[in-house]
Amino acid sequence: MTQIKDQGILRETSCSEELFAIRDSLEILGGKWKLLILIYLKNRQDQLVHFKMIERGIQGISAKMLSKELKELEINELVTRTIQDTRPITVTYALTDYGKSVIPVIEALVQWGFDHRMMIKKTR
Amino acid sequence: MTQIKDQGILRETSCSEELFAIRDSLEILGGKWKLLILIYLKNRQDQLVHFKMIERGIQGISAKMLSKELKELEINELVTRTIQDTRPITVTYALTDYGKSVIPVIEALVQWGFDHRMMIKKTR
DNA sequence: GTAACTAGTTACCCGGAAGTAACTATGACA
DNA sequence: TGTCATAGTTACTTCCGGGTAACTAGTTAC
Repeated sequence: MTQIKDQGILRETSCSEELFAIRDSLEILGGKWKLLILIYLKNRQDQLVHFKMIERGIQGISAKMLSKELKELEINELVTRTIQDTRPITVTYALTDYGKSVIPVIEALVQWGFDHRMMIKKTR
Repeated sequence: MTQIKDQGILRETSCSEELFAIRDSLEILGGKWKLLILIYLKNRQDQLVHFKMIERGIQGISAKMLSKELKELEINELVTRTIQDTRPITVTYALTDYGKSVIPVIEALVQWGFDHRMMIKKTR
């Protein structure tokens, strides 16, 4: 089984615990766009990120999907939505501290996806 | 951006590289069952794992889906399928070395899913 | 001969995820 | 007054991931 940190203490998970944990992760991070949005926000933590910026930055996403996914990320407290008192009014999105906890997951997936591409290049 | 290992050397990814990498990962590891199957195999690397064992071990999965997902995992060289010369003939599945490279991804997702559950427990 | 085991395959169906396009509301600018 | 921008919403539609159930095929045990 996998070693996890449980309140700072290393312990082994049980098999069903792992299956539940993965199911939880997939429920919240799954789907076509959520991880892409989180990456986008992660890479611009120094900027004010507007709705339209994300829409333009993630190729293929529609306003409808972006709106829906951002709402769900906000509900799960991974992202904050802030209305800026500008003219015209703008809205900015940012990772919460909790949202930043997803970064190791993203990094693992990015590394694996990158390795996979290298592997395919070599063997074909 | 994320630091990745590129042929053993640390370097920074570009933003679009990250998006491509994640898309690759999700294409191969995405869906409802693939990661669960990989976990199942990871936790039984010392045993001969038969089709029916997985079917029984992962609650909710149907023979059709299991068959389909295993085929795709085999095509992507994450899993091997071995026909055993027994009576009746049995088939065993195992992680390839390449399949084992997914373990860090699984561990990251398990840890996050576990943390998420703890977080919800605390705040509600 | 028939029931039960292995390891699947096939046909059919459904719901929800996602796409498209049009629309709203507010304000700025010219 | 009309056009463009931001930040979405709504209605309609399509697609396919996944579920169910029945079926194949080889072997063994009763």
